[in-house]
Parts: sequence; structure tokens; C-alpha cells
Amino acid sequence: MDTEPNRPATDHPVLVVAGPTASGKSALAADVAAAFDGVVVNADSMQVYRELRVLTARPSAAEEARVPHRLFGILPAAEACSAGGWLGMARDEIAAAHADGRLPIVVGGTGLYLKALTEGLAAVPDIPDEVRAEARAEHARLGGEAFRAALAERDPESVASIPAGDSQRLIRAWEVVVGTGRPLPDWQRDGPLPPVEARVATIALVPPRDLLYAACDGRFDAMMADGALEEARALDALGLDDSLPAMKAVGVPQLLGHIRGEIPLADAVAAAKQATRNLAKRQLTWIRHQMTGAHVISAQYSERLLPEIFSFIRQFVLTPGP
RNA sequence: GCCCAGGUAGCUCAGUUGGUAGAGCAGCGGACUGAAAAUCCGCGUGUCGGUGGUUCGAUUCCGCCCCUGGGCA
Repeated sequence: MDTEPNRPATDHPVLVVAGPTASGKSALAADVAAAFDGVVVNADSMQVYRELRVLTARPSAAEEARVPHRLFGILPAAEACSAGGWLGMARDEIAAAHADGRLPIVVGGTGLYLKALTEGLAAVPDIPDEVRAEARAEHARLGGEAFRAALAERDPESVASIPAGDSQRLIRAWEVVVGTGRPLPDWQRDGPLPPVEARVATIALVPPRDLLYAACDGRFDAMMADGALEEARALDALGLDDSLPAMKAVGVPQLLGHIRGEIPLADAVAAAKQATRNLAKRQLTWIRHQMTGAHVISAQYSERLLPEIFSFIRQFVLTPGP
């Protein structure tokens, strides 16, 4: 790692900016980066996909020209990103920023990614693709209840805390025991891979609910005006599997429903706005319970908040600890 | 004006052979360790349009009125 020899790695600052969708965190991150010689690092599971520019509200070309941005639009929609995959890339970008003497500003709404960054991730080996495919096939074949019962024979601990309907987490638990021979909770008990070596301070934007929901609605209208439907058509033309992560980004299933002649455009737009609001609510729950310790700002982002934010950064981010 | 169909939760509706009612969605709360913008779990008192009547008891049956669709004039 390219750290300065006489300075402990943990003295390197990292600013994390969390917040629900449409809260203005991207603008906040860019404004901070402009003021503090920073690099914006994406921590959003959907903004990593190349084909989704409009529908994920990725920073504009102008914004990227104004301030360096990393990990935006770097993977094809045909690939599936993951918390672990992202973490590796994020650590590299953070290290690179530090090596350049810049402040890494990690911004995104994917709580799991941010938690992996700040608290580390269990050191589970990579699961072979065949095992992962088999896990999904078995789940599809057996159904949730039977799949869960089968998993209980090898990993009763996971089963105890995962309901039969929670396909994604059941499948993950299954592929870990089958792929590694050890249940996921055992790996977790080994302790996480060390989190990023840095002093991390977190700002969380938590706007009032009514304003946030209005922002969600307004932003989807803006996306439509900016070519969201065309973007969805282009994605559809790739003929990708609908179960891929990129195909599940808010707005994509709804617009594809219209493109495929299943629902009127107005219904698709309304459904996409609704899905955005549902997502925002889940993100708020995550922030409230999983990101304790963050500096909470109870508002939508606006430049008027910058003095408070700059003051926080000078005090807790740029000032080395004892 | 007449005929028909409706008026039940914020919305769309179900239901009660008369004993004051329940789904989906919304909303709210919660979970979350490698596809997480994912995947899930929990929370349902509302003058059952109004008003008279029958009844021990009416949201349910009857009368009248109001409102919304559709049809006939």
C-alpha cells in the first residue's frame, strides 16, 4: 500500500456520506470534494453499472469534470457486483486517494457496502459459480419452505433467523455451507476482515419524510425528462436475465413493464415513484439502526448546510486523533 | 324524469343467511455480514352514504333522501 512511511495508516481520514435516495448526498459529496481536495468514491450498488446513468441519478459529466469521481459506471449490467467485490475496489480507491494526498469521500445509499467498509466483512472464500447457480436452482425447485428445511440440516443457526420467504439470504447461507463446508455464522464468528485502515467519520442526511418523498417523485419526473425510458429500452435490447441486479434497479422493472406492453407509461412512472419511496424508507431504517455514530443532518442537502458540514469535517475528519 | 348498478380503511375492493367487518396496496415500525435500489417480517375502530322503520339487536331487511357511474327518455 502506498502510505507515507512515517504516518500510521489509521491517521488517514475518510469521510462517509450516507443518506436515502434523493436526499442530495451526491451533491453534498461533490461540494465537499471541491472544497477539500477530495475524491468522490461511489458506495451505491446500482451506480456501478455502466448502462444505468439516468435511472441511478449518477453524477453528470459536468460534475465528474469538476471533481474526481471513482467507481461510477464501471461494471457492465451483465455482471453482478457484490459487497465484497465493491469493498476491494473501494479500498484500492481510498488508498489511491490517500497516496495522492486527497480526501476520500465515500458516498452512497447501499448500507451493506458502507457497513462492510467501516466494520469489515466475514472472510468467506469466493463461492464457485456452479455452487451459486445450484443454490438458486435448488431454491426454485424446492420452494422457500422446503429449501429452508433442507438448509436446516446443514446450517440450523442461519435458518433460525431467516424466514422462509427471504429467498436471497437463504440462498446465500446455502451456498456458503455447501461451497465452503462451514456455515455462514461460523465464518462470522471468526471476525471480519479488517475494515479500511483509516479514521472514518460519517455524515448521514436524514430529511423529513414528506420532503424526501416529494423529492423522490420529483426526481423520477426529471429522470423521465432526461431520457430514462430510452435508457430502459437500451437495457432491454441487451436481452439480459431479469434476475441480474442491474435489472432490478428502481425504475427498471417498471419501465420494462411498459416497454413490453404490460402497463401504460403513466402507471409505470407511478409505480417507479412508489418503489423509490419504498427504497428511501428502507434506507432510513438502515441508517437509524445500523449506522449509529453518524453525524446526522435532518434535512435535504442544500448549500446552506455547508458551513456546518465544513466545520464538522475540520473538527472530526481532518484533525488527527490523539 | 324513469330504470339498472354502486356508495364499507387513505386507495381498489371482499364480506356479514341480522349479533357493529377483512384483504391487497399505501402508510408506519422492524430485520439485514459477498446479486442489498436486493430479500423479507410485523402493525387494520372504519359514524360499513344519510335518515326513518321492523327487530332484543341493522352495516346487513324495508321506506325515503343524497351522491357516483351506465342506460332509457
